[in-house]
Amino acid sequence: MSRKLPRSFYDRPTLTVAQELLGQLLVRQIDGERLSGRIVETEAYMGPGDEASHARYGPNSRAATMFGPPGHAYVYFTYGMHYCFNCVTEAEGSGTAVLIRAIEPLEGIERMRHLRGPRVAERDLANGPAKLCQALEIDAALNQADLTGDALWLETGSAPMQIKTSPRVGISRGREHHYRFYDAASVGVSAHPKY
DNA sequence: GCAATGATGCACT
DNA sequence: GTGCATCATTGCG
Repeated sequence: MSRKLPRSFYDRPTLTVAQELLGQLLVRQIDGERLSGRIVETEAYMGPGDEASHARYGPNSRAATMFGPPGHAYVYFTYGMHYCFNCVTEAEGSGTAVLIRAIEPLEGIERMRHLRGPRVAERDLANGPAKLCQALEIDAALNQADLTGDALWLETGSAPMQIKTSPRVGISRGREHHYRFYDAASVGVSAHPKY
């Protein structure tokens, strides 16, 4: 039986998808081995009208993937050395996506540690958007990858204990929107707000 | 525990 | 030239 989330999961309002992604499993298959983790933190990016989104300048840029069909990966490169992973949402042309900010490692932990470094504590393997990309070997080659394919996908997990919201992390514009969602019961969230 | 800072590539005001 | 949807390390307490 397949627990893989279908494309219809992503073809819904972005804020809905962002919340329902909490507790689901992010799965990466490398050489037949499963690496997976439970999603505990997401952020919604709401399209061309969102001042904090790469989509704010339209589809003529690295953000083009976000304007494609839902259920695909948007992987971008930033700060000269890091990748971050998003799920494209809503209808083609909407320019919307959900950033996966943190997971709790479940399967393939030894391989993740090899990818991240020998001295990294388990809870620090993937508790940040660039960390989880490194732990799951997600890079530019997976940009536009089909999330219903066999390299990278999501599966039904368990409901989060306690959903909280906050402003998004690491942005300077659009702070008034609380588009970050996280499971407050998890130790794996990347940044604890000070409110 | 915390704050400050350097690393490093690329798209764009 | 500037500013990133970031992280590891350092220095201090």
